[in-house]
Amino acid sequence: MLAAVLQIRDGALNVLLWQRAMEPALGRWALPGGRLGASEDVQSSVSRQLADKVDLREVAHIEQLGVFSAPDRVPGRRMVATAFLGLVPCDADPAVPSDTRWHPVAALPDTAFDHAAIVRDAQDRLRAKLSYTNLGFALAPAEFTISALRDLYRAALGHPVSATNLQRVLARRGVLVPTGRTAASGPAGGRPAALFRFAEQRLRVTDAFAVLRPPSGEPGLDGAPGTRRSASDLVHPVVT
Amino acid sequence: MLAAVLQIRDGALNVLLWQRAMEPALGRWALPGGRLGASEDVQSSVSRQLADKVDLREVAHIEQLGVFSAPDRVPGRRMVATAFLGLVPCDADPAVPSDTRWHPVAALPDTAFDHAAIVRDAQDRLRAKLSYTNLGFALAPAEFTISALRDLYRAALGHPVSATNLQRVLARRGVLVPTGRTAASGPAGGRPAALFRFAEQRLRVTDAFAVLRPPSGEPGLDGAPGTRRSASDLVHPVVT
DNA sequence: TCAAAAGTGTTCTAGCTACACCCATGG
DNA sequence: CCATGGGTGTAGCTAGAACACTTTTGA
Repeated sequence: MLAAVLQIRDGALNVLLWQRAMEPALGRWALPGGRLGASEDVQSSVSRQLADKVDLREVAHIEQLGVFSAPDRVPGRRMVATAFLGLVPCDADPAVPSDTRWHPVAALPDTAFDHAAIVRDAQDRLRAKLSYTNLGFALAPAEFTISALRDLYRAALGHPVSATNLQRVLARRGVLVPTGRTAASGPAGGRPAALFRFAEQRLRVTDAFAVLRPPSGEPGLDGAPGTRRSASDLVHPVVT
Repeated sequence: MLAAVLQIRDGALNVLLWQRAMEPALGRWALPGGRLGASEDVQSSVSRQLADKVDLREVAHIEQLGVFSAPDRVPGRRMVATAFLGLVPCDADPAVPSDTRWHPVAALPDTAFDHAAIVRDAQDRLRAKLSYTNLGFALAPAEFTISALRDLYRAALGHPVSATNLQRVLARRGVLVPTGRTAASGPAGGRPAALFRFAEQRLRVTDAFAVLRPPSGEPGLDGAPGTRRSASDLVHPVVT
């Protein structure tokens, strides 16, 4: 049970790591996690661990990444880990313990075991889902300007994003709603920016898949709701 | 460790189920699976189980679906299962043991535990990936006509598929290659169909994501290979 | 010559990107 | 009045759906 908790800080994507105080891998940085309790499922467990161990309660979204199970991934004893992606809004500043710290994913320190691969998977998942879901809600504050949002997307995606087009794409999909209010101008002047919020705070697949879709207005053979991209999509046949 | 192995049979998507001979859920139909060995990862383990227990070796693709861990999912004792999707080409006719049988996923019998939900997840995953990857290779025989392929897609997707457009979409993406040969005409005549094969027999994401993509020809900020949809994409926050 | 099945050519459209241009504010 | 940042209008592009039409076979 491991969590790659991501947050945008200072314009870059960061991950929360904890410095190991025990062998194996003493002193190296590792993802927070713990063991599954008897009366909880993996998702509740990981949320609980984050609250208990690193005092992190502002996780806006959490989802499974997959099971990492190479027999030798942890030297010494067999450890099978279920990895999660967690996202924290950029305006949250949780007081984490002294042995944990945020690290830019672009410049990870010396990490324990296969945790660097897990972080890479988490980043890939985030990038993919930002494109076809409303997942931005989990990175953004409750209210924000389009350019602030653009900066978050840029940091998460790793490439320039046009505020103009971001606005329109998200608006067309019904993901963003205007609050009617505006932010104050900056010190150098400039038109005050309108404030927006996300319409929902739960993951929704917003971009129905254009490819091989059922004939327009068709019910489908089995009454299924058409071939929209489901909220489940994954798995890297890679690391295991 | 459970596998939802899917195959198209008689124009419908089927799943391999095994009838339980023990309590709990005696007599109900369940997904094949078993326990993880000490020196294998989950993926090798599930492949091994399929070969050992149901003599199934023709699995063309296998991938993780996720971890199912509701504390009460199996009455009696705590069971956490890692579920997999497996695909068998439609021309394989593996000799499965007498207590296992293929069942249409559209009309599942009385299934044990949460296995019906796992089958639903497997079907969703298959439908999604057929659209944006070359995953068809795992359902199709080595060589096939476009209309045979169309029938496979229709069965898997659950809605009508146009052979014309299927051809063009897959050809443009470089997924299909013509073999140069043709199939014989049917008894009622008709033009003989050209035979094709899949260019690759490994999963590849073919449909680079159109949305929020980096500005054309841009390298990206961190040297990452652009925001293509990664081969990892999933997880239903639903069942766990 | 006709029916059946395969394959091609062409039009239409959704959903983006790109970019020029207009708006509101502070100094 | 001008620099600065926000917002809109619009053209163009790409990938795929829809559908009419042509091709190749067997009877």
